This record gives sequence, structure tokens and C-alpha cells, in this order.
Amino acid sequence: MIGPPRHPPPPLHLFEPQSMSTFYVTTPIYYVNDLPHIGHIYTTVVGDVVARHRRLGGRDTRFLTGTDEHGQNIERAAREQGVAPIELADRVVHRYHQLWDELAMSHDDFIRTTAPRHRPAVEEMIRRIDAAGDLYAAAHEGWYCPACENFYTEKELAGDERAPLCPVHERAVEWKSEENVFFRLSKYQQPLLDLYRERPGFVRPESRRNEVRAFVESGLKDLSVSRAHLAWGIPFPERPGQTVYVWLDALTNYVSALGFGGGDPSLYRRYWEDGDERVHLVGKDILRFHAVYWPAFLMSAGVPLPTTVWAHGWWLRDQKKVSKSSGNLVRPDDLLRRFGADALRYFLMREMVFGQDASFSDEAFVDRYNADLANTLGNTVSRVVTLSRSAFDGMTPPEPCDSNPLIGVAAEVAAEYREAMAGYAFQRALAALWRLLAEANQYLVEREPWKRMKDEGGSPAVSRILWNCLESVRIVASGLLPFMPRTAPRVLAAVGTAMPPADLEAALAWGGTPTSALLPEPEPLFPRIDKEEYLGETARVATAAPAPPPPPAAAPTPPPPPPH
RNA sequence: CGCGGGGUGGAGCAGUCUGGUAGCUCGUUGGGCUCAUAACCCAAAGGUCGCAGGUUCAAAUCCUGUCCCCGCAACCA
Repeated sequence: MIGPPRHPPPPLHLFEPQSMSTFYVTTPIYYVNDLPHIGHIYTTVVGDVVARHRRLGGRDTRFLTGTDEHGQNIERAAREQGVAPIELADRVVHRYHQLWDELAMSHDDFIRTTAPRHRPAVEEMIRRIDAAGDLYAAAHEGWYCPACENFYTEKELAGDERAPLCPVHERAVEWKSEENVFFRLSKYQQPLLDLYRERPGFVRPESRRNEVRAFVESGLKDLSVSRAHLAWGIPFPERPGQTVYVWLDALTNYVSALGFGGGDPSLYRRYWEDGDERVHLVGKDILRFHAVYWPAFLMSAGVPLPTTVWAHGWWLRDQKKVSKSSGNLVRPDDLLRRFGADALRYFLMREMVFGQDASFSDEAFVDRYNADLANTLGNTVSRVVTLSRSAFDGMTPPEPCDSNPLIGVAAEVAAEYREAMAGYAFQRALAALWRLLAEANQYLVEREPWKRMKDEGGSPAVSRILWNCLESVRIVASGLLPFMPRTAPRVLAAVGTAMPPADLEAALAWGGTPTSALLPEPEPLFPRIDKEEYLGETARVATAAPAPPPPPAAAPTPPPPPPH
């Protein structure tokens, strides 16, 4: 028997294949009972940043997101609004497409659990699990509301223990038993514990792995994977009157989108079965489903497991937990309108330590925007470009420089960026880039090229000084390509590099700024925001508009998935 | 004895695994610069790292106890 390793394993990135290995990254599929908020955006931005980064590193990358559309909550919400469930779903999905477009998401596919291609995959998954002998019929008992036609857990119920009430209708629930299909989850308790031990990187970060392991060690009960009385779902194969439990339905999206169980399995083979890395990004609230149920389903079905389930924290609002009832959700519309997608993307990635909770506040947003984007990045671009244009007649400097203090800093920064990106430490990666900007500013003040220019004009010394600064900004902007897909190319263009690079490693190396290239007149990339004024505005908006208006009853048909 | 996370200068955090002068960003104060988006650079003030005890030559860091805050506690996406 092979025991656990005596030493902790090296970080995963050391195992990362060098080139053209595959990388498959997914977000959860979002439940369409609610419009997207900052939490949905965050996970998807993380996925996009990672996907863009791996693509720029030459990996054969696929990035999936989508929506989860079945289940009693959707059915109920649709009934309340007097529309068919699919209409409700279409409406919300339309908003997702719009939003991902606004946010420059580069997903290769968008899966909907109501799509025709999804159902065969679920059926195939069930067929395999059944063939493994892991399904059986048994009675499921619980508190049942006849009006909802739905079971509730003790925790969900309103009223007190003596007179439990339905949380929706506030009427008495009854203890009821119905026949369901059960999955032998208990059988996988030991295999799952083995999995966590043998592959420590399966659940990340480590603290979450411990949490999951503790949960599994405490004992697993078999899981009901079918529902009676629920019309809005995938019919359970060979079990008339039963539909598939939404999580079994939903989790299968990660392979249904690749063609699992369908006519063309080529993507499934490429990115899953024969794939090198399969990463699920999830919020900590749904870690259990991804780190316990999903691998158990896959083991049973004889399908390879994901390589990593990465759980991140929650966005709090002003230090408080976000909830629909308290109305403190952070909605993206105003932020996007005012600051643009890249500013929001930057904030989310810079402010949160990936894996931990972070707090959103308007003040923190404006502070970060002004300090990092307007002052440090925007202003640095502005000053070095203006100096170069003035000294060299609208061009980049004619003479490069291969010996100066910035080169060493740039190399350190690139190394730290590389390591941080491989380890999902986005905050560190960005902080490293900003260190190079700070060094460039410091260098500029020490050399005072504006003074030299008065005596020497565009001398070789001035040329080298300014070229170094442009080059530092170019490297920073290259590192920003995954984070700020619209702005980073603009920054590159501003400092004389017209074409964004296709290879990130090459772009991070010193020496890429072209000499005597046309340098366009700088435009403000991030106009500084008056903080007091802005906070005043948001306060007024918050008090004036208690609730956003409901979406229009007649929503346009959703557009096709984006062509990435 | 349910489980987990957190308590570090005014604010927000890193550092804790692998003990060894307590670090970053923002803010404050003073100075410098004037190319730049009132931006940039330098310097200073400000913390006995929740509390108590222990281990150690040495503890924010390891151990024990204790207080406070926040999550989770399975069919809820």
C-alpha cells in the first residue's frame, strides 16, 4: 500500500505542461431565477482571465460558462410571473449574453441545461451510473407543501417546530413520502477520501479541501437524484413521473457542452477524456456539489474526474453578507456605465485574494480606480508618452537601452507575475506589475529627462531614459492583456506597440518597444473621478431607487452564443 | 465539547505552513519636482500583531486556554 507522501507536493504549476497541452476551465452555470450580480461576474471574470492567460501562453484552451435552467424555483418563479419557464429563462439568458459581451468575456461556449444537446449527456450519465449498479428506488420522506408540490428541509420551513409552515405559502406542510431514485453516494465515501489524499490539488485552496474531507469523513448518505411532481426538468430515463435532480442535471453541463453522450465526441475527447487540465471554478457555497457529488457521479460513470475544483470566496457588500432580501446586491450596470468593463474587471481581480471573501464598497472602488488606474497607470502612460513625443517629434525614442536599473526589476516582476498567474494569485500578479510602474516613475524623477531636454533636446541619453520608461509600461500592459482585454491593447498602442502580442512570454521580456515608431497623441485612458462627487451620486441613487424595475414582459429572443 | 474562517498602526489587508529587526495599499503631516490625469518622487508620525498562560536564546508565527465577529451544519443552484 502506498501511503500519503511524506513531503507536501510541489505547487501545481511546476507540473504544468509547456505547450499545446489542453486547458479546460469552467464557471458554474448560473441559475436563471435571478439577474446577474457581482458574484456571477466575479467567477466569470476569473475564468476569462485564466483562459486568456493560458491562451497567450500557448495552451490549447477552452472556456465554458452557461446557465442552469431547471428546477422548482424556476418553475415557481415563472408561474408567479404568469409565463412559461422557458420564457423566464430566455429573458435572463439574454441578459447574461449582453453582460458577458459588455465585459468582453472570451468564452468558447455557453451551455444551457435546456438546450437539446444537454439532455442526451444527462441520460448517458444516468445510464452509466445505473449500469454500475449505483441507482435504486426508495422512499423519500419529508415535509411537503401541496401548493408548491415540493419538499422542504427543516431549515427552510417557516413557522415553529410544532406547526411547520411552507416558506412560500405560509400554510401547513405535511409529512409525506414519495418514491425516488437514489444514488449510492455512501459507496464513494472511501474512494473520495482516497482522492483527496492522493491528489491534494483536487480541491483548492487547501483549507477548503480540509473542509470537504471533514464533511465526507462525517459520513455520506445516499442521495436522492430524482423528483416526482416536478415537470420542469429532464425526465428521468425509464422512471415515468420522475425528473432528474437539478444538481445531477446541472453538473453534467461540464461534459455535455463538450458533446459527451452526443453525436460528436471530439471536443469531449480532446478537453476531457484526453485533456491535460480540467478546472472548475466555483463559489465556496457550491463546493460540496463539485468536490463530493460530482466526482462521485463521475467515478460511478467511469468518466475521468476534473483535475481541480477551485473554490473562491464571496463578495460582501460593505462588510455584510449579500442577500436578495436585504437588497444590498451589487448590480453591475451603473459601474459599467460609469467606469467601463475593464475597470470593474481590474477591481474584482485586484481587490480579492482569490479564495477568500472580499468586500465591495463604492468607496473602495473609487479609491482603487483613482489610485491604480488613473494615477499610477494612466498618468504614467500620459507623462512618458508626452515626453517622448515632445523630444522626438511624435515618435518613440530612436535609441533603445539594454543596461539600466529597470531591466532587473522588470525581470523580477515578470517572474513573480508568471508564478502568481499559474497559482491563481491574481492579486499578487497585478501588484507585481504595479511595482514596475512605481519603479519607472521613480526612475523618471531621478533622471529628470525634462531638464535634459531643455539643453540636449533629443539626445541619446534622453532617448534611452524615455525608451526605458515606455518599455516598462509596455511590459505592464502586456501582463494586463488577460485582465483588461480592451484597455491593455490601447495602452500598448499608446506607448508605440501597435499590435498586441500573441505570445505573452515574449511580450514580458525586455526589449520589445520599437524605436522611432509613430506615437499617437495620448488620450486619457482612465479619467480621474472626483470621489466626493461620486459617492454623493451613488448615495442619491441608492435612496431614490429602492428596487430595480422588473424586466419587460416581452423580452427579445436571445442572441446566439458569442462567436469565440 | 458540531465544523470552518477571521481578530495585525485611522481604513483595508499581507505575513502565520518553513519562529529571528512587523510589511503593503489608501489616508494624514512635512518637503521636493513641475514632463504628466491637482498627477509623480522623498521623508515622517502612527501598531506591546484580541486576551491570558506555556515552549524557546528568540513567537504575529508553535502549544494550551479564553473572549469577540462571520460563515457552514447535505438534497438549497
